Amino acid sequence: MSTQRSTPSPAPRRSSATLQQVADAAGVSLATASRVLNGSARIVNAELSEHVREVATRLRYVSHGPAQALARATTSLVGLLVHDVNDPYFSAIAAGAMRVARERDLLVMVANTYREPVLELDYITRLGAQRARAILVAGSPPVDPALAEPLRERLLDYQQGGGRVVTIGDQGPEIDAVLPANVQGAREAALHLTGLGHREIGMVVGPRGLVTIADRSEGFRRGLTESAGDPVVVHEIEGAFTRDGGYDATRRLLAEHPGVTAVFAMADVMAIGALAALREAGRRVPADVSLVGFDDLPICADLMPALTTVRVDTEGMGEQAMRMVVESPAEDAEGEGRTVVHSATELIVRGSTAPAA
Amino acid sequence: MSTQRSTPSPAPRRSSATLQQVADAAGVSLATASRVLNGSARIVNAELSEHVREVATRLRYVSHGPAQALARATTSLVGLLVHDVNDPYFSAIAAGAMRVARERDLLVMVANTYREPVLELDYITRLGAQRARAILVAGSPPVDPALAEPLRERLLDYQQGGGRVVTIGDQGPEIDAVLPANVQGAREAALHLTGLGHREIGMVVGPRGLVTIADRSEGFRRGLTESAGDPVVVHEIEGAFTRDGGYDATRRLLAEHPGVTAVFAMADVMAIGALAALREAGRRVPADVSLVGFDDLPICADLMPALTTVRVDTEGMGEQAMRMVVESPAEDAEGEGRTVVHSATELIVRGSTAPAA
DNA sequence: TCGGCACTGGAAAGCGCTTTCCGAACCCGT
DNA sequence: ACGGGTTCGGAAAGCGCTTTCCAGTGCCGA
Repeated sequence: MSTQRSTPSPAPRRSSATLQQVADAAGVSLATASRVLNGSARIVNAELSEHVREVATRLRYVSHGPAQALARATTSLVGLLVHDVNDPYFSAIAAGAMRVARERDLLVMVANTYREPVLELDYITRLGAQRARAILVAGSPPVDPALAEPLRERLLDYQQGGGRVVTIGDQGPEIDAVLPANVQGAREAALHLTGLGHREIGMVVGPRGLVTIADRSEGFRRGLTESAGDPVVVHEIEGAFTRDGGYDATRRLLAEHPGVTAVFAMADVMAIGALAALREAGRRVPADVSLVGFDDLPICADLMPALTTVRVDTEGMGEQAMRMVVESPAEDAEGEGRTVVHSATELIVRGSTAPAA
Repeated sequence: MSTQRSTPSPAPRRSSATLQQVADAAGVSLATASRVLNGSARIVNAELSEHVREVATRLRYVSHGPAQALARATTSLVGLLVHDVNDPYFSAIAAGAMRVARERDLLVMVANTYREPVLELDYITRLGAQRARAILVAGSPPVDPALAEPLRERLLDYQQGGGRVVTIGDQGPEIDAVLPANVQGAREAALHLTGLGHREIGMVVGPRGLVTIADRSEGFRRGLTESAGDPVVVHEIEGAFTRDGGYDATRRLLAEHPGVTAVFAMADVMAIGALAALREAGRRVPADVSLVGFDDLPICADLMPALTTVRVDTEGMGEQAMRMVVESPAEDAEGEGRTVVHSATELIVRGSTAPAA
C-alpha cells in the first residue's frame, strides 16, 4: 500500500452542544429539555416540546450516550463474541443478531475470539466494563469441563452483575442458550449415507475437544447403528475446523483407508477442503465417493457437485439469541431458571451423494 | 424453534463495586485508587499501589466505561459500517479491522447498512451519540453526488465534532480513505482476456450507481482499448451485487448475446452466480466461455473450475483503515489535509480462463 | 367561592469517574 | 541545621445527563 497526503483544509473542532445549552437557548430547565429530547415517562406540553425540539435541531444537539448510560445505569450496547466473523457460519449469526438489534435500537460490539480462551475472558471483562446490556456468545465450548469452566464462570459473574447472557451452544446451567440440533442432524446424515448403501465411511471431524464436534460425531455414529443391513465400518480423522483442516484430514483419510465410499465432513468449510482433496486424489464425487457436509453455507449449492449437507439456521439462531436478550430481560433475577431454545436442522440432499458403487 | 424453561435458580443481583468503595476499603482516596487502577500519568507508590490493586481484585472491581468516557471525554469505541457482514468481502474487512482494534484495545461496533442511506445516516448519528472515537465506513458510495452528499455531510459533521473517519472507498475530499485499485485491476483483467484472444466479451456489472462498479467498468473498458489485434465487442449487463444478481445477469447476457466467449463479473459473488448460469446453459468453462471475477474471495480457489480473478486485499484494507484511526489521531485538527492509502490489486490466473475457441 | 387535586416545570442530587490544585512530607545541598 | 525543590496523596470540581422531589398553576366539585 502507498500513502499520500493532499491539500490542507480548515479544521474548526467544535464539539456538539450539551443539553444544558439547549435548555438555556430554549429558555427551559435542564429537566424539561431532557424530558423532551430523550424519551421520558413524563409528558411535556406539546408547544413547549416542539420549541425545545427546534432549538435542539438548530444547535445540532446530539445526546451523550456515556452520560446517559451513567445516569440511567444502563446502556444500549450488546456484545457479540464469535470465533471469527470471517467464517461464514459466524457471519451469518452476526447478521441475524444485528438485524434484530437494529429493530431494538441496540448497538452490537462484535469481537473475534479465534477460540482463544484468553481473548474470550478478556472481551467479557471489557464488555462488562462498558456495561454492555448483554453478551451473546456464539461458538462451541470445549468438552472438557476444566477448560469450559473459566468462561462459564466469567459469564455467570457478568450475569450476576445484572447483564444478560445468551449463548449459541451449550455453556451449561443457568446460562440461556439456543442450540442447533447437531445430534439429530448428524444422525440424518448417517441414515442418508447408509440408506445409499455405503458401508465404509470416513468421518472428517473438527477438533474433538469441542462440544459441537462431539455432538455431531455422536449423532452420526448413532445414525450408523440404526442402519439396516451390513455393519458399517467408520474411520474418524481429525482436522482443524477450516477448509484446510478438511483438506488435510481427507488426504490422510484416503491414504489410510482408500476403500471409503463416503465421507462425512463435520462442517461445510471442512467439506470444501474435502472436496478439493477428493478431486486431487482422482476420486469422482459422487460416483466414487459421496460427500456430506454440515451447516449449509450459501456456497454449498454452487459447488461442483452441489453439496449434500445438513442445514443449520445460523441466521435464525443469531436472531433468536438477540431476541432473547431483550425479551426476557429479568429472567435470572426472577429466579426462573434457564431458557433453552432448540433450532432444528434439516438434511438437504444435493448432488454430492449417490448410491455406493 | 421450540422453547423450554427448566429449574429455578437463586439470583442475587449484585452490581459490581465502585471505585469509591475500593478506595474506602483500601483506606486511600478516590484519586489514588483511580490513579492506580486506571492508567494515569501520575505514579503511585509501589507498595500502596499493590495494596489497592489487591483490594480491587478482592472486591471484583470493574471500571465503569461510561463514567470514564464522561470524565475523560473520550471512549475506546469505534464504529464500523458495512453493507453486510454476511458478504465475505465485508466480513474480511471486518476481520482485519477487528484484529487491529484488538491490538489497540478498541471495541468495534459493527452495523449492517444494506446500502440503505437511511440506515447509514442513522447509524452515524447513533455512533456519534455514543461518542465513538472513530467511524470506519466500508463500501462504495454512489456515483451520483446528490446521493452521496448526505452521507458525506454527516461524516464531515461527525468529524468536526472531533471524531475520526476513515472510509474504504472514496467519500470525497477531507475524508481519509483507503482505496482498492479497482481501475487498475479491471484493466489487467481485460488485458488477460484479450490476450487470450477473446473478442466478444460480456460484462456482468453490479449496480451502475456505485463508484466501485463505475471504476471497475472503466478500468475494464480501458484495458480493452489497449488490446492489440481485432476490435473487441463488449456487452454490458447489470445485476444486483449478489450471487443471484450475477446469475440473472448472466442468463440474460447469454440469451441476448450467445456469441460471447468470455465474461467478466465485477465481483466474485456475482461470478459464482455467473458460473451457475453458464453451467446451466451448457457452456463449459473455460472451454466455451472464460470467466473472470473480482475480489478473490477464499472460495474462488475451490470452485470448479477455480476462478481467475483480481485479488483485493480486503483484510489488509480493514487493518489499514483501523490503523489510520489511531495513528493520525488529530490529522484534521492540524489542518493537514486528507490521507489516502492505495491498496494494490493483482490478477490471479486460475482455471476459469483459457484461449478463445 | 374556596379547598383539594391533578398536572407540569424547575431545582438539585446524584451516577462513577478523572484531574487539577493543594499541601504535607521528605530529600538534597550548603 | 535549614531553605528550596521534589514527590505524592487527598479534596473537590466537574463531565452531561436522569430523576426525584417540590412548588406553582389551573381546574373541579361542593
